[in-house]
Amino acid sequence: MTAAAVGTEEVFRAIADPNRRRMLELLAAGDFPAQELAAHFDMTFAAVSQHLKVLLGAGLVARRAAGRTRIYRLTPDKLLAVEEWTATYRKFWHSRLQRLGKYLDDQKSSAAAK
Amino acid sequence: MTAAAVGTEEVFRAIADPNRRRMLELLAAGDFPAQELAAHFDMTFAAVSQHLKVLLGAGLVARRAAGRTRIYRLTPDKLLAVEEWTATYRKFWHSRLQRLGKYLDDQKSSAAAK
DNA sequence: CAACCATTTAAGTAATCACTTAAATATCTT
DNA sequence: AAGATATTTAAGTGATTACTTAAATGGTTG
Repeated sequence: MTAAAVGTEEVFRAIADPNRRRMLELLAAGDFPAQELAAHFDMTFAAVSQHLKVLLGAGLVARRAAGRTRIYRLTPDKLLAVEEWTATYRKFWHSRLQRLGKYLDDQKSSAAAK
Repeated sequence: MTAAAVGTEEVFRAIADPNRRRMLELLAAGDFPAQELAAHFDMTFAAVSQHLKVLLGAGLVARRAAGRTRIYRLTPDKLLAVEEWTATYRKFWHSRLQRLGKYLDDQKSSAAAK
């Protein structure tokens, strides 16, 4: 088990929700205060805060205080665990994707060995 | 939106459960009758059958009849959507992983363009 | 055909989830 | 200090989830 696999459970759970995935997507464009983030969703501020708490718990975002606002930042390193998980199945993907998949596997393992 | 992105919602949901991920892992080693698969889990046969139904609904496994037994087979193409989703975040991964990530991005996009 | 075997489906339950409103905490402004 | 602002936390609710046992379906074998 790699270091990245620790806490993987929470990561898979966190990304299972489409609203939370959208939050990560928004944060990929830059850091945001909770409020500004919340403006993109059709739910109460409290609900957004709760979703952010889940993402925080999974380690996918970080929070810093700036006065009374909290600024969220994407910290997606743990998504590497998901990518590694899917990589296990690459060898089963079809046709030209299969060739690409195998190639990427080889690249990754040689890079990891470095 | 790519073709693989259709039904992605169910895929993310399906893989959120650790027992279902384990089932996929077992099926990666080869096709299995439901019964044999169930032997690996500490739950009733019915519960395993229900999990398999979720995986079937997500398109991650296929089923074929062989007499009265049902043989399950891994059909993980839809996991490509998950891999593609994580790829969006690769550019944020750190240090030497970041360099690798960027490299893989480039490889993938040139291969996809082919 | 009758009993059996592999599996799915139905029905029910306890736990978890996504959400709401309301209260609590902390900072900023006047 | 008082009131406004930004956020989190608490408490409650309805929906969904993961499971159970029991009944239903359908192929197999004596």
